[in-house]
Amino acid sequence: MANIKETSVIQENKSNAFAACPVTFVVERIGGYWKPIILFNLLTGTKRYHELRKSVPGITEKVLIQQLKQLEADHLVTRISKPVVPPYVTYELSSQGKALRPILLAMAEWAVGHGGEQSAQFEKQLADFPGEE
Amino acid sequence: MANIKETSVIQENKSNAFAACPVTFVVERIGGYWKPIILFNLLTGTKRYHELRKSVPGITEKVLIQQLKQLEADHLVTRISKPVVPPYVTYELSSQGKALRPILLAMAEWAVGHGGEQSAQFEKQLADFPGEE
DNA sequence: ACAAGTACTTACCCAATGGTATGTTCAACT
DNA sequence: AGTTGAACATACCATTGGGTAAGTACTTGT
Repeated sequence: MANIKETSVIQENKSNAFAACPVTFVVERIGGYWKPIILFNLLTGTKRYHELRKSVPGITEKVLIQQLKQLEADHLVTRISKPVVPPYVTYELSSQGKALRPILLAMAEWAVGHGGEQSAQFEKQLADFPGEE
Repeated sequence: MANIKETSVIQENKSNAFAACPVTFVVERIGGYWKPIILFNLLTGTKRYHELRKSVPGITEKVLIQQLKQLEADHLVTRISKPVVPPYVTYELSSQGKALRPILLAMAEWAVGHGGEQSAQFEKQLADFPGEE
């Protein structure tokens, strides 16, 4: 988990919700704006840092690294670093991470059905939805 | 959507990501800590305000109302108010909201498989997963 | 010497979400 | 008159998420 003040009321309230609900268990791990799209992009397979940065429009380096660290801490993503210079680092979904695919797929399916004017675009992406069937 | 400063850089960065990804389209609507658990609780059917408040441990009134307003604005939740006193208000999933069930179910399934010591508890809740099959 | 490539880190500040306390409305009840 | 019930609203503050700018490390190339 991220570095959060553990004694804050906000965290306590969230802990109460957390204990009760499988949905919240997942949201604690993949929630927020950027994690789902990062995970989605990693469904296509291993990516180097700069590949990932390019495939997630609008994300800053700081936030990308931050999110990747959190995903790694939760064992959803595996970071592999070669001992070379320039640095050579790749990120890939762990087995736990890959198991998230049905969630992301369900999301994409919902987007196709309810995306309004973007549905056609989403439908194309659904046809080529990355990762194993 | 919530009342957000529309010209901020944060929003602009998120807009860039938004245009590209069905997953992000969904996260824009059900993202954050509290929305998924609220939606999950509404899967069981129509609920009055105080019922909802009780079924989401740790949420403050302010946040609950705020989140419900956002969910209503995105047409995922329907709020029905009777013209009586004391006030009598119910919330239920719209058809769009009900269509989110597979996402929440996929989450619960993932939690069962990866919830560690809580998996047994989650499995019980999965067996009784609310809403239509 | 300087620039480039790669993958980060840190400091400071702003944006967004969430918490606490107080208040509103109106009818019914004590 | 004061209290209760139900569903909120508002003001102000706290916490968390995100952005910008500058920097780090080390090798290689110009």
